[in-house]
Amino acid sequence: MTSFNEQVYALVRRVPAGRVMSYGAIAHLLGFPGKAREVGWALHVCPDDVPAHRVVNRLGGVSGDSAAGGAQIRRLLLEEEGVDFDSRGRCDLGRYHWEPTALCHPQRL
DNA sequence: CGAATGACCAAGC
DNA sequence: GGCTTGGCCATTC
Repeated sequence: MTSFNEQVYALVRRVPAGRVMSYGAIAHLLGFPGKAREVGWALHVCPDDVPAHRVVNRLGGVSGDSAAGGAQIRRLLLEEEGVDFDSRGRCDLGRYHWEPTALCHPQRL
């Protein structure tokens, strides 16, 4: 049914390991620059096959600790995938922020 | 239907 | 980079 949230999942699913995307970027790429909050909601109810831990806010930090383990687990998963976090729990978006390129070519870290 | 809430973002200080 | 204000929009009460 190609609902907004379906499109979000489709995009997040193709994010390679060790890479992250911001809510706003996802919303913008889908053609809805103002619907960042809905992206957040989509991930809040995300199915198991969606690597929601690869989606962070625009500062590169994981959000929401309400879920079981939530933010902490997601951050650890990213670290396992090779994402380096700083003391404030944020990663370097300039290095890890990914966007759907045709080549899906992994850049040098 | 209206008010409050939220895994957000951009602009201004 | 951090705080405040305004905005966008779906979901919940």
